[in-house]
Amino acid sequence: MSSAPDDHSLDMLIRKLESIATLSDEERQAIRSLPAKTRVLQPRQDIVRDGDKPSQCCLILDGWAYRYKLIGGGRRQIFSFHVAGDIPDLQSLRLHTMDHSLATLTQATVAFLPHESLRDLTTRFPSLTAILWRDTLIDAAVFREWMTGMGRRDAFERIAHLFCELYLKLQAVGLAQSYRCPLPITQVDLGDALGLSNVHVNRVLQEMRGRGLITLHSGTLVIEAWDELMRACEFDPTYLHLEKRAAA
Amino acid sequence: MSSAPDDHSLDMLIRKLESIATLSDEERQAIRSLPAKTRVLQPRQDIVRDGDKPSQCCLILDGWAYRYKLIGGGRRQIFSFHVAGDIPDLQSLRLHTMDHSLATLTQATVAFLPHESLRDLTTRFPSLTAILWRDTLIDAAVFREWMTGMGRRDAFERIAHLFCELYLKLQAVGLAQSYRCPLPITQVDLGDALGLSNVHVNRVLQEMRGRGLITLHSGTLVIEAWDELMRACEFDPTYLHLEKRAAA
DNA sequence: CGCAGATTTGATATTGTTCAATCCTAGTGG
DNA sequence: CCACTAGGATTGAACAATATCAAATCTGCG
Repeated sequence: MSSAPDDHSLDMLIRKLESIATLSDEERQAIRSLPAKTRVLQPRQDIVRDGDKPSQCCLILDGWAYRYKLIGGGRRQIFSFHVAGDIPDLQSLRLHTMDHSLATLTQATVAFLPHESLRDLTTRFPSLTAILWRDTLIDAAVFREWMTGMGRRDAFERIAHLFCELYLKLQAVGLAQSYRCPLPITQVDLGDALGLSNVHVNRVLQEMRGRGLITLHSGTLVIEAWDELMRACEFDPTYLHLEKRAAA
Repeated sequence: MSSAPDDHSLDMLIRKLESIATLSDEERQAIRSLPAKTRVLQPRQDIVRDGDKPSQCCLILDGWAYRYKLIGGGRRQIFSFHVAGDIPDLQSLRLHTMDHSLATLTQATVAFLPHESLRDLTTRFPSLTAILWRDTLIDAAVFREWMTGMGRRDAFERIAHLFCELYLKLQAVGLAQSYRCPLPITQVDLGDALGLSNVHVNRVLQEMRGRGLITLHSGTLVIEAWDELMRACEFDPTYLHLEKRAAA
């Protein structure tokens, strides 16, 4: 359950941070020395809940997680999807009350990082503070892009845009290549993420398949026509602020 | 154009930060000593544009600003509205390329804070880094709430929710009281912020007036029935993370 | 084989959009 | 003091995108 000093679970975090910034050896070492309690969680299990006041952050080591909020009438809004290397609740380091929930999507391995250790890390390495801050700012940039989708893009564009985004995010940390990536997200989830009904998501996916843009089954997405898909939703990856810009 | 050492334009920033955190005398003093070039801008004037790489941040001293992004087909998404004390483009300190634009809504007085000075400030005062980080995290929390609105709330709830939010934000920095606040936002702007057409915004506003919930004219919003308005949109101010929680 | 969860389909209902006027109001110049 | 103007607000009618509901159908798995 506790990480041995020589396992490399924190390398996922390093890889992620290196996709959005540059790390020095010293910084890498400092991250590796973070204490982390590792745990395997079942699918669809809450990690932190709306209203909680957590004293640790959750680093995803394997599998997928998502953030969401429930409102009246059984409605749900999903804010983000997360994969290995992400710390989806990093904001809890500075916002003490959760205003939404975090849960696993698939079975997942996660590491818990005590706030205390993270605060200590930021005290000793202001340059790491800057990088973690940057990470949360990119998080916000992605929110803005989703807002643009829900406010001003139609269903087709929204879904296409999300696919482009997820592919690049996965590719940036080595979890995707050749326009193929895991996508263990149900159509209901997609709807709740994009402000659509599952029925409509289904119909749009069929259209995307019919136009030869994507293949999607058994949890694998293949983007068959990247350029056309990108053009169809006016995708511009600037907002991901990736250090090593991925293929366009 | 340059601020004299004894004018108090930076007090707006102090007041804002004190609405979300606690400042020490030393920190207040450090903020006051920031160099700031003050300028008066006309309404509807861009301050920073999508794609820019700014070397300064913009502090609003008076008037309103908003952040937005233009996409194809003349569509526009507004992400936020800002008032005195806000630094709407604080994220540019860590994200070097703007992925959206910032503009004045009304005539506005703004102060430009060089990135260099802000970085220097954060180096000397890690506790201020924490507070500025927190501010950007609250920004993101508001985005999440707007996402929830656009994804899962109907037009009435969205508008009501925005009114509750703006009132509390203004009240927190002393710009509103007695359920009355300035609201120099056109119906077109409201639509572009909430993912609605101006026509529909207009109709919903009429309904809100008809139900005796609000009064809105000549740029002034009066919330006539706070409790009912809040209930109608399930407003919960937690996400604003205000230090001194406002009246509920 | 037989669920349980996920996807797909069809029919119908709604919410909100679009387009095109018209009205209103504060500010302007005479 | 008033006609004039421009931006904003309001209205009506037709339309479109998407939701809802309910019933199959499919798929991986024990």
